[in-house]
Amino acid sequence: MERLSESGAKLTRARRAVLEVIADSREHLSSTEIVAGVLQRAPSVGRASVFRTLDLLSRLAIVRPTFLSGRAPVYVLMSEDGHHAHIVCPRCLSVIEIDECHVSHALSKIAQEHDIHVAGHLLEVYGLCAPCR
Amino acid sequence: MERLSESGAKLTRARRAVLEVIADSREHLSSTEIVAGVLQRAPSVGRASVFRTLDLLSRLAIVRPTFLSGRAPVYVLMSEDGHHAHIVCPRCLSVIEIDECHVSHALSKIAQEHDIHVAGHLLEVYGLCAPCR
DNA sequence: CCTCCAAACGATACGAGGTATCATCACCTC
DNA sequence: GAGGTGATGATACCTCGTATCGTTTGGAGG
Repeated sequence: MERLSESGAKLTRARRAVLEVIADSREHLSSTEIVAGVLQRAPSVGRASVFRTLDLLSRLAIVRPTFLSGRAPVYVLMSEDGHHAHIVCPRCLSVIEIDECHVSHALSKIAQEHDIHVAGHLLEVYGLCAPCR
Repeated sequence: MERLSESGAKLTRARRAVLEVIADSREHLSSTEIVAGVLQRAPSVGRASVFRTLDLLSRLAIVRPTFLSGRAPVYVLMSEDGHHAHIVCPRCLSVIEIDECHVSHALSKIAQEHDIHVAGHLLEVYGLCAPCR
């Protein structure tokens, strides 16, 4: 929310609703689910604004679309510092969130080698989970 | 190609064509571009087969769809051992491929903590590239 | 090399997800 | 509080991806 206004974007009812829906559910939501959630919370908000907001949030690295299962992408909420990590099991397609992903050292090396100011990252790990083995 | 047949899948003309198009261009291709490329290389291959193949390759972790720019996802060719990493500049949306991503230590930690057999990973780093600063 | 059949195919119609348009509205600065 | 501009809501549209279904074909077993 702060990140949004800091970027110079207006803090409108539609954007507030989208952010609330995403933040409230600590799950990965598809755009369809987000549209439904927003409709429930603020019925007057239009479809298009939800997509526009998702696009804005993606560009601000507050959220990141990724393919986990199904046809449509799913939006992952990045942490305060723009980072996120999870494990995807290719068999059951379940997702395990990772809090501590241990890549900061690797990131600083990459930043140095490629002359980049790292603003965030997404780490996806693929591997069979225990139940699927 | 070997990875495909090893999985038990048949090595058909359609699949060969899709793999060749992806491997030939060392770029990230959208599905539309892949359809076009396949059409050029093997005009008799149908649209649906391209999508079916992309789906198969994704499930085998030979390829991974990700959102880099534009509306449609883009397919990233994973390395032999199922890994891939790149840097995305949020301003100019350019992508820098990373060969050595230094995360193997982090991955083994994650594998241990979450009881997973890691089969691959995707690391996306977000940050302004030198020209954009 | 031939046969067989499940797996994959090509064509096409369909549907969901996302976007362009445009007149109207409401944040936010002053 | 008023003004201007960025954002909105409604809707029509279009693109990407999928389901369907009869036909073909890769490749294992003889």
